[in-house]
Amino acid sequence: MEDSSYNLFNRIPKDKRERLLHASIEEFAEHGFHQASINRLVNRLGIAKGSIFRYFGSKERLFAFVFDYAIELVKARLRGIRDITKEMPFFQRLKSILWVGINFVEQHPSIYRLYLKMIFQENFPLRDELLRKVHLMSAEYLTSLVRDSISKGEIRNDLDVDFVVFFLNSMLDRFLQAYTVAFWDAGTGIYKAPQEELLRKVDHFVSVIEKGLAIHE
Amino acid sequence: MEDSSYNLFNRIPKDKRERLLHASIEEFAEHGFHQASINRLVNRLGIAKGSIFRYFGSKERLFAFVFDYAIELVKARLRGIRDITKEMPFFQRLKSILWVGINFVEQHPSIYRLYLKMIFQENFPLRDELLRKVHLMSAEYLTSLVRDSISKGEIRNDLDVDFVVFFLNSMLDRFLQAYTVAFWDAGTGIYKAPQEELLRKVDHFVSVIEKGLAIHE
Amino acid sequence: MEDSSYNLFNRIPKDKRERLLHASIEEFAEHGFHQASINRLVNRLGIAKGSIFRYFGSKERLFAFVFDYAIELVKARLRGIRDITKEMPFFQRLKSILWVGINFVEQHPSIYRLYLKMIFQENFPLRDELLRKVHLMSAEYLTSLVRDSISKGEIRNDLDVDFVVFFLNSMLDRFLQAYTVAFWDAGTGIYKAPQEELLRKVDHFVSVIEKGLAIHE
Amino acid sequence: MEDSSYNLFNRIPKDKRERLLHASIEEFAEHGFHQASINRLVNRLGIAKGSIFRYFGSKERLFAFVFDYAIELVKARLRGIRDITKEMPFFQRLKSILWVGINFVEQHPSIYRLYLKMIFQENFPLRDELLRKVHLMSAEYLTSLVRDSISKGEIRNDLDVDFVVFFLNSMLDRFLQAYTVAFWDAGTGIYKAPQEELLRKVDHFVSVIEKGLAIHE
DNA sequence: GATGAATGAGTTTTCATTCAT
DNA sequence: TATGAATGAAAACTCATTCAT
Repeated sequence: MEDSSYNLFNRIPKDKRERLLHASIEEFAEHGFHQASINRLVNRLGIAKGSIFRYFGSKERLFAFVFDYAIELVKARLRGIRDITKEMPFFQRLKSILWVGINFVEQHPSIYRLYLKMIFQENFPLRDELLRKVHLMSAEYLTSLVRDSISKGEIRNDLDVDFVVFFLNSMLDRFLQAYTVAFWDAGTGIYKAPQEELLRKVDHFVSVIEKGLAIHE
Repeated sequence: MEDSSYNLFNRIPKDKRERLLHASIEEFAEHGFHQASINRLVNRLGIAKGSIFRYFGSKERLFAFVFDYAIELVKARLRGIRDITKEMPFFQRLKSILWVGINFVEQHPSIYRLYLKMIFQENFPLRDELLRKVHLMSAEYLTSLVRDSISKGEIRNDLDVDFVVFFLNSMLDRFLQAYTVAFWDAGTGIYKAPQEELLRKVDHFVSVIEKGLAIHE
Repeated sequence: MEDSSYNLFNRIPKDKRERLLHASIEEFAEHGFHQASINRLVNRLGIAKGSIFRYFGSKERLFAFVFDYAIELVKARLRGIRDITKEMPFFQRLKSILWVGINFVEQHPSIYRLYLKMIFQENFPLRDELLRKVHLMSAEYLTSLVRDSISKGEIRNDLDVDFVVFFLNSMLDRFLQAYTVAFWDAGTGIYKAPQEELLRKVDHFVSVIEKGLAIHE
Repeated sequence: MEDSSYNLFNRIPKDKRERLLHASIEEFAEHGFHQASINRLVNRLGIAKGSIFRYFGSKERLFAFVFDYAIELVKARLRGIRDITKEMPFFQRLKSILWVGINFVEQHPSIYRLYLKMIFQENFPLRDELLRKVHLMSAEYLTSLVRDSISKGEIRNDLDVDFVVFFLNSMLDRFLQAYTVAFWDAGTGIYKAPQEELLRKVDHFVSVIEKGLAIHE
């Protein structure tokens, strides 16, 4: 079943495929799973409703597919920055990764909103499974980085790897959340961080982490 | 209109009122606004569907009422801890408040889930208005604390009050989010922080804030 | 059952009774039977919903009662004009009655609207019964007039009484309908007859009837 | 929007379309706008509730569509008789039109009941707009007839066209109302005019109008 | 392989009527 | 006797899913 639909969808013209994927991400990011409407989606796209169900079988499986696609985008970006920054000192590397994260969120805001929706919207079918995928990806990525760094002697070796990964992961996640959600001005509303301020925040943020984790002579 | 429904609901027996409020909080916390079902709610409660609409007039007004009630609970708790900790040094006071926050979330998990839903669930009727209320409450509360502390000479006076409030607010909010959401074990799922570890985390967390904000000799 | 509710309602203070009757007429005239709302009615009046049902037992019986009351009002007025015009020639008498009809509609517009609703709104419970009452009243009234007139030798005696009554009834009814409904200006909307024009129309109208019915030398 | 639903509905099989239209006319004629029930309608028809809303979007739009359809039927019939009677003297022509009207009401009684409901049922959404359409149609139709007749020298030229149109319109309308509503036998109920009596009434009716409007040598 | 009309269980909301106080 | 809170059937409307073409 899963195979056949994969095949089906993958056989349609590339541009149609991509339009469908991005429109779906938009729809789910804007409305969450339940409130997203297949009607609205196909109207936007100008394709037949039946086609969606031929490709994916159900709304749920469309969502899973779309989510996997989004994860793939993130992974590719992270792999890219990992390879480019291979030779940097760890905490500078971390800073680069944070920048890339911010950058990605700016380029694909709906993907990040989709992720946040997932986290806080309980009771939709594949929630646990999809979250597990995200966590796994994130853990694998950070674990490889941290192992690398410990072997180079940059990180205190009295901390176990899982803890450091957990700590970094929380910090990065929180920072992005703060960046997208919590920039508010007391009482009056939403607050948009200007570029230079953001730069300062990233520096400060990473320096705090460095103080906590790095080996000090 | 709002008054009359307020009165109507407030006149029914206290235990029924509370059952209704808590079941409503549960329903909204679990499903968000749109996906929450009045059918399900009244079935759970064993009361007539019409009653809900007699009390509140609409799903939207029920939601607003429930949300205001939740804010009142939080406010009362915060007022309590503020008065009790009046004489403490500021950063110890902050620690107490954080403990109270964690405590509250543990006692009323659905209220916190409701708040997170609100933040990340776009496109529902009263979102902006309700968020503004939360922000206002939080800002007023922290501002009074910070003013107090500055006048006692505990906080660097080269920072303006609004910035400090914003910073603290973000930190506290993120900490609670991390506490409720991000305690995960790589790969396997959700992870519940044991009490002593949590204690350590709170201490560490506040000490970092202290390093950043306090006056050093 | 019917007796007991009559008694109940008739025992309450007169002014309350009349306020209730008039508000009910208004409500039914404006919305028809089904669309009329007991909720709205009691809100207007500031009395308890239960009272309505204690007095009348059901919406249907309230409607019947209200309608009977309206008929009583009409009857009283018609009796009055009949007695006053006893000595007039028949067609002048007719003219007076028409004027009284117009006058009544102007004073109690909602009663006439109630009557029109009744006629054209099928499928409500007591329609046939209530219409029969109206027709009976109207027939009795006109029959006595026509008999009187025939015996005075004013009306052609080659016509049977029932036909003359039917003819007069239709004409009067239609004239009032035309007066309330059909005064429209081709294409643009509703048209309000000025007093003097109306006077002319009444004269003309009755003269046509006279030409048709009266004995010509 | 209106177009798309129009198209949608017009694309379904003709017999289904007509069953749906006639059942809808019945439903609205019997119950008026508010009291008409889509549930009852689809049960009668044996089609899905959702289909109605796919075709028309809302009860209101269904009503408007049905009403427009009814007007179209009337218009076609009136156009037909106008062309056929082109050469007749005006008052004979009028008589033909009246006959056609009576005929139409007999063939489509629910359409006429629908029209009467519209006139006397206040407070429903499209009332004014739809009534305007009817008035406009009727005025245009009669105006062209009257102009034609004046130019042939059949009607007194001391009356302005709008007045004659108004007069004729009222008369025809009232006659049909009398035909459908007022044929009642004192006390016993509804009364169906036998064909020959009706014939006499039409003749008489038109002769009265003729006396009033025609040029007498 | 693609389409989109048809479906019906689901939603929120209204309101005449009942009945304990 | 008067009250008004509680009820639940019925309303209009939505939308994921199916299936004949």
